[in-house]
Amino acid sequence: MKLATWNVNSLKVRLPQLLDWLAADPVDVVCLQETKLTDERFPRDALAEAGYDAAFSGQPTYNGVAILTRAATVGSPLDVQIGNPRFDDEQKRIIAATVGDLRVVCVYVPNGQSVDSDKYVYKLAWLDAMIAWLGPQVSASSSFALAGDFNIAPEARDVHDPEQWKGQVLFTDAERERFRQLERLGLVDAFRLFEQPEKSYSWWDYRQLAFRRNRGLRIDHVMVSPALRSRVRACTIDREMRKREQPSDHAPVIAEID
DNA sequence: ATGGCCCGTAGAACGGGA
Repeated sequence: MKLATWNVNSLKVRLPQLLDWLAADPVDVVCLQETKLTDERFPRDALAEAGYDAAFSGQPTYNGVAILTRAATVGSPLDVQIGNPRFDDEQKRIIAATVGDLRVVCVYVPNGQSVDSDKYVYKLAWLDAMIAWLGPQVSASSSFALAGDFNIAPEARDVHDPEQWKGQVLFTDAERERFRQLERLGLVDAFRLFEQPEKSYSWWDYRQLAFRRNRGLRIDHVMVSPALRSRVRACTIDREMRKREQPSDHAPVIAEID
């Protein structure tokens, strides 16, 4: 089976691309971020027609997350949980579901804007609460995946210009330390289980021809528990999606799991 | 040195993204 995460930057705009992408090479579990849709406007029918069930949690204008499952292969998302019970948050950034024997947590981590912003303080507190909430789940769960837009580039090689980004939001020591804490829970970055091309990124700014110049960041991740790690056969970034007309600024990350 | 794009909500610019 395949599990993917993709920040679509508006599901309304990206729905045709999503359907086209799923029709061409079906992914069994899809974690979406920045749907930017209220639940009433979620395109549940169009996805059902394409063979996907969905669990979703949205709001107007900002944020919004969803987990899609290919009904014929993995069934429906079960035991759906919205948000982190340990963190009161109006922003819709977390949805979790059980798919087959796999527990999947889909996250849209706050961006943080800049280190001197209140949003950065919120980001770090949000991450601390997420780590505290996930800890017991990782140890108790046999196959567990944390997938989403982490808004953290974990290492220098995940940044096109580490000098330029040094101390900048998405690449500060404090954010990267939160990523290390997730690793200490036992989660591993599935992408780094395999040999990868140099300068592999998952996000490129819309401006300055950043994609063409490959000036990007790798901030979208699939992290897996020890039990799941042994079942992961590959992890790739689908750069082709970023080449399309009217692309999201993020490319999907896809893990292949036995 | 600055901002350069895209999206949603508006119904003009602006907040937010990263």
